[in-house]
Amino acid sequence: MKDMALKPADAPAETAGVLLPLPLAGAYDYKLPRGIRAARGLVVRAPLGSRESLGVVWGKAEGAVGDNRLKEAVPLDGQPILPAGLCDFIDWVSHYTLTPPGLVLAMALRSRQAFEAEIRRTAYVKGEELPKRMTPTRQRVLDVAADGLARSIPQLAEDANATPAVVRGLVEAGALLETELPEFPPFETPGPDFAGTTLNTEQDLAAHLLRSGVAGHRFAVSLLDGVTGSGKTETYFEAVAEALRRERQTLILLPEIALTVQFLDRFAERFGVRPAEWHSDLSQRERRRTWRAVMSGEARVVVGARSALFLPFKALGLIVVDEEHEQAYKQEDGAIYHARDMAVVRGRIENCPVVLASATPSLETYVNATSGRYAHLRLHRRHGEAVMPQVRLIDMREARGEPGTFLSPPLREALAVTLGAGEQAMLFLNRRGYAPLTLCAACGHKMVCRQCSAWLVEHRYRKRLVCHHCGFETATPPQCPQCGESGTLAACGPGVERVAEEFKLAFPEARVAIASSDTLHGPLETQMAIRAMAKRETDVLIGTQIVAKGHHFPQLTLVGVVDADLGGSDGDVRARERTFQLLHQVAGRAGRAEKPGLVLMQTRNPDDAVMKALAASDRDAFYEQERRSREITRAPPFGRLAAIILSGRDGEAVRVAGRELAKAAPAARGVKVWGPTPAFYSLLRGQTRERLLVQAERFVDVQAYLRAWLASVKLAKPVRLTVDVDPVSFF
DNA sequence: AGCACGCCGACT
DNA sequence: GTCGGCGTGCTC
Repeated sequence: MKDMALKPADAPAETAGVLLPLPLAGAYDYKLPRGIRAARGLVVRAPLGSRESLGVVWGKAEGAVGDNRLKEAVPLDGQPILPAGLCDFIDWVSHYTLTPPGLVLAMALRSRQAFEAEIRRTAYVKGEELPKRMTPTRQRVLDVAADGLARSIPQLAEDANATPAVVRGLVEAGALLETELPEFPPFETPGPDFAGTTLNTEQDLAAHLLRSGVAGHRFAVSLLDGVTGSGKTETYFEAVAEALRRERQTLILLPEIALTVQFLDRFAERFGVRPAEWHSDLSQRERRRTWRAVMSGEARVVVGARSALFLPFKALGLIVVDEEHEQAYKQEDGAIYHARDMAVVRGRIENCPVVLASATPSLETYVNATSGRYAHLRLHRRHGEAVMPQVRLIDMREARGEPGTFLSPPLREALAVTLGAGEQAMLFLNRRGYAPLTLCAACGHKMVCRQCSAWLVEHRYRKRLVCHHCGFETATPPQCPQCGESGTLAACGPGVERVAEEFKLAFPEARVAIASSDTLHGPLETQMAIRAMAKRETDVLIGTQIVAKGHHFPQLTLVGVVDADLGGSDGDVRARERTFQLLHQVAGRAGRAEKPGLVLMQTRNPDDAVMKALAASDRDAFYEQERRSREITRAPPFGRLAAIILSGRDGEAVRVAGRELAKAAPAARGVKVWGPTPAFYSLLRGQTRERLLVQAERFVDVQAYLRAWLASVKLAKPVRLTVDVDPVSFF
C-alpha cells in the first residue's frame, strides 16, 4: 500500500479496467487519481451513470472508450486491496461457469458495507484520580472498572447497578478516562492443542498425511473416506490444528446451515473457541465483522456454507469440504457452480491442500481417488463396538400386503418384533405429505399445479393440496374440478403422513412421530424431535431425508425403507448414485451401539445393482459398477456435460428460441447437442422451460464451444438463457 | 443491479 | 391537461 504513494505527483493519471459487481460482460475503464497506481484488487468508488458503485481494479484499461470520456474512480480510505487469490478465483469461476465476472465479484462482495470506516465506540476505563467526593454508588462503579476493561457508559451503569448519571459524574471528575473501543470484539484464536485427541492407528496415519500436507503448503486433494462414526471429523481436525500452528487460515465447508450448530460446539470442544461462521442467515453486522476479520487474517477458521468460498482469505492454508457428495453444494440460482469443485480450484490457486470428506463419495471424487489423482485415505472402523447393520431386501412384487397399504407383511412383522423387544424403529420415505398424486376415479383427472407441471401433493392434516415447487396451495376440493363428481378424488401412493396413518392402525399403542419439513420447522424443532427419540419418548420415527443425517440412537435397531425405488431412473445420470448415497446413509442409522441393526428395504427391483450392493453391504461393488456404466456412456467424469436452459413467460417464444439455438449449434469433434426438450418440470412458477444438453468428450474445451455458440445467436427479449456447466440435477 | 427515458390510463 | 404505471436499455 505504501509504495503506491511513491509515484511522482506530476505523473499522468493512470487508467484501469475496473470490475463492477454487476452482470456486465467485462470491466469498465476508469481514470485513477494522480499518483495512484492501478494495482489489481484495489477497491474503488466508481461513478456509474447518475450513481456510484463499488468496483475493483482488475487490469489494464481496454481502451474501448476514449480516455477523454473516462470518469475517475477513487480508492477507498486505506486503499484496501482484495487478496490476489480471490481475484484469480473470481476470474476462474467466471470463465468456467460462463457467468459474467461482475456477478461473481458481487458474490464476493456480499457484505456491502465491508469497506466502510470502522465505527468506533467511546468507552471508559478507570483513571488514576479519585473523585473528590466518594459515594457508595460511585465506589461500586469504580470497583467494576477496576479490572481495567473499557466499557460504555450504559454498560458500566448496568454492571455496577448505578444510573448513567453517576457514571457521567465520574467522567466529569476525571476518575474515568475516555478511550475508544474497536467496532467489534476480536475473533479469538482457536488453540491447536486445547484438547488432546486419541486416534486409532488408521486415523493417526490419515491425520499424519493431512498434517504434512498442510505443513508442506502445497496443493493436493485428499479424499477422507470413512463410514459414519469412523472419526472423519476428529481426523481432519488434526489438519486444522496444523494450519493453526502455522498461522494459516482454514475454510471448512458444510452442506447446510442446519448442521452448523452441532458442528460449532464440536469444534469448540477440540479448539477451545467457536470458529467464525459464514452463511446466508448472518445479520449485516455479523457479515461485515466476519468479512473484515477474514481479510485481515484475524479469523483463523471459518465454517460456512458454499458462499464462504468467496471470502477474502489473507493466508489460506487448508480447505475442508465435509460431506462432499451432498447435492446442496451445487448452487442453482444466480451464478451456477459446484462448491466442491470450486473448492478444489481455490485450493490450487491458493496453493493449499483440500480435504474432501464423505462416507459415500460422489462418483467423480471416487474415480479421482482410486485413479491416484487424489490421495485416498480410508477409515474402516466404526467407534466402539458398532457394526454395520444387516440389510435385507423385500421384493414388493411378491410381498405386497392389502391393496392401498404400503407396509409389507415382512416389514410389519419385523416392526412387531422390534417394538415387542422394547427397541426403537425408523420408517424412511422420502416424500412429504399424505399422497403424491390425487386422481379422479371417475374421469381420471389428475390434480396438477397451474403454475408448474408438477402434481399437487395432498397434505391431509392441513386438508390442502400443495405444490412442492412453487408453494401454491388450495383446499382439497369436495368434488372433481373436471367432471364435477363428488367423492371420487382418490389419493394415489404414499407420503410420510399416509405411512404414519397405516402404522398407527396396525400398532395403536406405539408412540409415533413424523419428521419432515412440514412437521419440523427449523433446526430447533428438528433437534427436539431428535432428543425425544434419543430419550425414548418416541418408539417409531417416520420421516423423510430430514432423519437420514448423522444422529445416533442407541436403541434404534430397525430401519424400514418404505420405497427404495423412489427417485429411480428419470434420465438423470446421477440418480442411481444419489439413491445409493441416501439409502446407505439411512441404513447407517440402525444398530449403532452394541445391538445389531436390521434394515429392510422394500423394492420392486431387487436385482438392480444399487439394491444388490446395499444388501451385500458392498459399497465399492456399486461404485465399480457405476464407474463402468459411466465410462461406457461417456457420462461424467468420463465425459463433460453442460445444460442450456431457456425460460420465459411466453411459452411459444421459449420453444422458438430453443429450436433456433439448436440450429445454430456449431459442429465440433467430440461434441453432441441434444434437444431442445421441455425441462423435467417444463412449467415452473409459471415459466416455460426448455433444455438443451451438450455432451462432450473430455478433450473438448466446453467453455470455448459454448462461448462461440452463444455469441453467434441473438435471442428474442422475453427469453432468458442460463448455462449450467456440469449439471447435477435435471429440473 | 439501479436508474433514466418513454409511451398509455385516472386524477389533483 | 398532468402524475405515474413499469417495459427496455445503458452505465466506462
